[in-house]
Amino acid sequence: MARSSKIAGLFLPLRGKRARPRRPASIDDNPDIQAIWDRVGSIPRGKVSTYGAIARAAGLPGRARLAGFALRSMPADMHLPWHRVVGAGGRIVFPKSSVQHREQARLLRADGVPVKDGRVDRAFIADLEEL
DNA sequence: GTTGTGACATTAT
DNA sequence: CATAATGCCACAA
Repeated sequence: MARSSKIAGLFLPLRGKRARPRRPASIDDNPDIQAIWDRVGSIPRGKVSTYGAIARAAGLPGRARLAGFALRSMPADMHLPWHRVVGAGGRIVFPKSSVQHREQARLLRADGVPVKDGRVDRAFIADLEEL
């Protein structure tokens, strides 16, 4: 019937817009960012996690960079343990000369996590997947 | 619209 | 060990 082509149009009422959910106006309303912040807060003292693992645990596989963005844009008064997030393999991502690097290392050691040569031993990386 | 950048990860060489 | 190539995507310019 000639009807079918007309019906096909009914399945695309928004004409292809909104293939992906629209990004919220503010990061405070962004559920992805919220999920990441939430995961960061769940890292126990004495352990660390990685950007990729955090993203995965937040239901955002393959979006490690978003974890980085979430931390960078995290309000200071949120008091989340940002220092417990390291790069893949337990490596501190900040340049060794940077203040942030030193600060992260300091905070980690205060947590009882040894940092040698800008790195945390694998044994201290929390298994968020199984948590 | 496009382009460049980045608190990254993974895989390949 | 290092470097490159991709994938990823929010954001600023």
